[in-house]
Amino acid sequence: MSLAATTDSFERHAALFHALSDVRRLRILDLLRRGEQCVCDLQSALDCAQSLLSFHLKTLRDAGLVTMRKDGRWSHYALAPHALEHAEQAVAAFRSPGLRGRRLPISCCA
Amino acid sequence: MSLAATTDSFERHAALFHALSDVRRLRILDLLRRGEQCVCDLQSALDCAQSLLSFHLKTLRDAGLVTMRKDGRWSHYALAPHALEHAEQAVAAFRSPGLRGRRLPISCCA
DNA sequence: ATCATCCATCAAGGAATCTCGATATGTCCT
DNA sequence: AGGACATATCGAGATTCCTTGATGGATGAT
Repeated sequence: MSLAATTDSFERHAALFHALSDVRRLRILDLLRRGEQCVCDLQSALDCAQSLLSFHLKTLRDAGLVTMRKDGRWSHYALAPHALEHAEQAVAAFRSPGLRGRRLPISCCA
Repeated sequence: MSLAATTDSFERHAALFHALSDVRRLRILDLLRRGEQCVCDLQSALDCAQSLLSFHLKTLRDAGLVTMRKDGRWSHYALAPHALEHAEQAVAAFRSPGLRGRRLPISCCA
């Protein structure tokens, strides 16, 4: 069985990559690299409708990429501690195995 | 400027992650880990309509994740040599910088 | 030349996703 | 209590994406 083989893991990985597949969400993650930020900061940096930002933050939360901390009326978002390391491993799971083992064409119709 | 900061790079990264955000495409990449394969092999492994497979292969090609080699009436697909390494770097670009530098809350509204 | 095979592409329908405006919830201030 | 503010959620329209079935081009076999 390959590293990434179960149907479940394909679905989990696809969902993770989907969360990363939107420009606005990537901008949010990039802003969070500097540290925890509240929604109002993100909103002024992104210049977009408040409900839209909230939608994308929920998407990132559901994917496990960010965490939220409520403080009074403010919500603070931050990168989830190891989420991006996991995402890197998810990518790595699809790299071809090392040069050991057969790597040459195994086609039926060469 | 952050590692991942230009609008262009956000768009390129989002497009790359989008190509990885579909279960069928991940299964194709997983099959290709064993080496180059022709479309008929992929089709029997995936058990899906031929035009659908072709659509997903085109998506992977457009994202630079796979390469195609034509041989007579057959097309052979393989993982693009460094595509997944690039994808890993694309993920890494969004990790928070090291513990050096300010990482604590910098919110306006703490 | 004719026919079968492999594959890419097209058009159309359906499903998922994004975006916006409006509303709801909870918090702070007076 | 009442009002202002921060944020989440909902409904509807717009957009993008996936899926299917049909068509067409290229290749090889007879």
